[in-house]
Amino acid sequence: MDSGSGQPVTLRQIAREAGVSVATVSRAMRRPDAVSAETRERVLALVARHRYVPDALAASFASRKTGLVGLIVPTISNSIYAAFTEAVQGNLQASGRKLLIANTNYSAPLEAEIVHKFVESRVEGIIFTGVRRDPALYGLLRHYRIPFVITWSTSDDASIPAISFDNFAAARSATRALIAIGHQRIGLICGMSAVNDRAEQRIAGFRAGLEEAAIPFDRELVAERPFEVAEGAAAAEIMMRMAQPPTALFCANDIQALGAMFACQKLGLSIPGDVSIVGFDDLPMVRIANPPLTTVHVPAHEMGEAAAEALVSAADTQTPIRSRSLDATIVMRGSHAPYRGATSPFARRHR
Amino acid sequence: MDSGSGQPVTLRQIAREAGVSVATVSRAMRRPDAVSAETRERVLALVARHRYVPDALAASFASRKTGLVGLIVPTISNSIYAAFTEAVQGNLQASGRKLLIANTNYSAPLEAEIVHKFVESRVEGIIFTGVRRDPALYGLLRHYRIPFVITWSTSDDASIPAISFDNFAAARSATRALIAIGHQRIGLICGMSAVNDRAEQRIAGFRAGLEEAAIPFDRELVAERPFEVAEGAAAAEIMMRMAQPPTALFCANDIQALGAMFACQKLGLSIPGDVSIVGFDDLPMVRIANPPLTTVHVPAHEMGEAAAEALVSAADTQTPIRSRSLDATIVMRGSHAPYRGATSPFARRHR
DNA sequence: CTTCTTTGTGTAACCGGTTACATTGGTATA
DNA sequence: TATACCAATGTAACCGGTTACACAAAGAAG
Repeated sequence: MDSGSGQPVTLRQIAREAGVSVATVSRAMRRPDAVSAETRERVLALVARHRYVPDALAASFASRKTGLVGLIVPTISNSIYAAFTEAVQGNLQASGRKLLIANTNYSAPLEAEIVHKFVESRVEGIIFTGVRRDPALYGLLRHYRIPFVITWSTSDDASIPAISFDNFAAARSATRALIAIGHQRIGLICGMSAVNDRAEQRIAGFRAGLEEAAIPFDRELVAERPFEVAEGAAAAEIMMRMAQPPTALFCANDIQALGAMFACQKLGLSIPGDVSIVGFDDLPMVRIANPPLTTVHVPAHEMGEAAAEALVSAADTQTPIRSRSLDATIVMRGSHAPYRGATSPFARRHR
Repeated sequence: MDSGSGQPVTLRQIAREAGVSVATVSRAMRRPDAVSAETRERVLALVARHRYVPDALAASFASRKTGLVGLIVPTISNSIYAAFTEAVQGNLQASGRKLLIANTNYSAPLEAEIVHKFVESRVEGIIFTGVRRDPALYGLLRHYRIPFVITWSTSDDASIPAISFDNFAAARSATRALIAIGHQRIGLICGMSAVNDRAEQRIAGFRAGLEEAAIPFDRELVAERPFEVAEGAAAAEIMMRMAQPPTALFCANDIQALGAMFACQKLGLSIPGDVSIVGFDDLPMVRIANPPLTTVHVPAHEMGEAAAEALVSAADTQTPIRSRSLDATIVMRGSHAPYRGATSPFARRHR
């Protein structure tokens, strides 16, 4: 096994050795039936012998096509984004595109920097998470005619296409479900609305649900925290130790919901006997938990596929992307139950 | 806001408008103090006015430097790889490199294809997961003088540098810990050794631990399964329903360990009272679980940083990478306890 | 007042493919 | 037999930056 010969071989060298032109070598590799069988064999044999691997950079440069698509997610550590990312990746790979993935960690300046880098890389499309950002970024993309699509958040601006589900409606319907079975005092644990428009929309949906039922909104029962199991657990513990603890917890993501479940169980509260918990995302894990979590199913996979598809077809056909709304519906499992007492669960248990 | 002017501006156009040469524009952007303040301002003003974003492709092509590093992981859906990936990403970003991420889904042919694509893209380094693969791939990389480093698995071949921890030793020490507190009948739940050399090494470590204690290896107590919570749960349920169930479960990854915990609790078994469970990875989540999981802490973050750093310095200095071994030690939490009876836990409970 | 540096800028080759267009020879059609 | 067409291949411009080198002007040193 050689440990690195001089410089990598180039197209021209292969062409010279094969006694053909560079165009023929290029064709032999990219459109094999555009050359005669004889020539093709001779060229490909040389390609194999030299382990020639064409320089994709040069090819992209020459053809002015990068085949690159950029994806911006807050983090891949939350496995709901990991699943989404894999769906995008899979779809793009199938159409011969390459995916550039970047994480913002919920930082707007970092996101702006990433968009800039993507433009430098001449990506042929960008998939965003969430809709709220400096309009100048959208302007830059339009200037460079780079199609983009928003995910995880709807958009009321027709010039900003979104392939998503309705966070507001989904959160409201989860809240309604809790209210429908008698809960009046409901805690909300979610991400931080300041840096996360999905969290903002879900909070709004939650408030709307309360309002419909004329339940006053209590700021004490809302915990905005980073997406960590430990944060969900801490928030739940604080709420459940209140003098007037909630009888149900709506967690606007499953990671925190899991934390909340663990915390409640640690406090000796039974779920859903003492406290109902409803999550959001429907991670594979939560259906196995004890009890299986009632949660809002989010079409992460479908959304990723659809977004990739929309971008590819926009790049191919030069037509604008049409917004599309997907379903996010609550799936009833074992972590919710009708409200069953006048006293608070914590007080009841420690009476 | 304009919605896309004609073609993007080029360096030459900026140069013409500013009345300077292309070299000066290039310098004004890349090494600002190589030009006079006056010229710089004039050029940068034009850059801003035109929203000129240099073509990174052309730049890479011209300078023969891509600044690209490739990372190959089985999947990012397992959050231990997500954390690892983020560490790599962060470190690379800091050194001005860009990261190409690809998932193999534990498929060797797919991995070969990815490596080929990375070579086409002229990445300046590749980070692999695991060591076992077709040697021709390593040959190809050496041929193209692309440095690479193995992670998540040690290497006994000096020409294949590894920055990792010892899976075998870690699994053996976890097994020893269980044996030391009296367990003789220990189940193993892990990934599939056929496609995963880490799983293979962990199984070997487990067997070595048993052997030391002269405990016969029972094939029935080993479940090789995909990395899913549900799979861990199913495997645990099968084992715990045996006529002679194990008194302890060693799960070679935390995802399956969580599944196993859920399954055992569903069966009414208490952890660690009726069955001890030890995991592997130390996901953030498991320290919050009930009980907090005793598990092998894996230096995912440190490994990612170190691998990225090693690759960058190898690319910069043209020196080979030195293998490095990191620590993976068991962290004792609440899911293990001394063996406390002659009868099997399941039988005991249902007596 | 030379000569040597330093600073700022310009010129043009170059990176390695792709592809529009030209060319050639052979076969089918009128 | 003349014309049209097609298949196979070659020629060379081109993509948009980077950078080695050349060069001029100004300042420093002798």
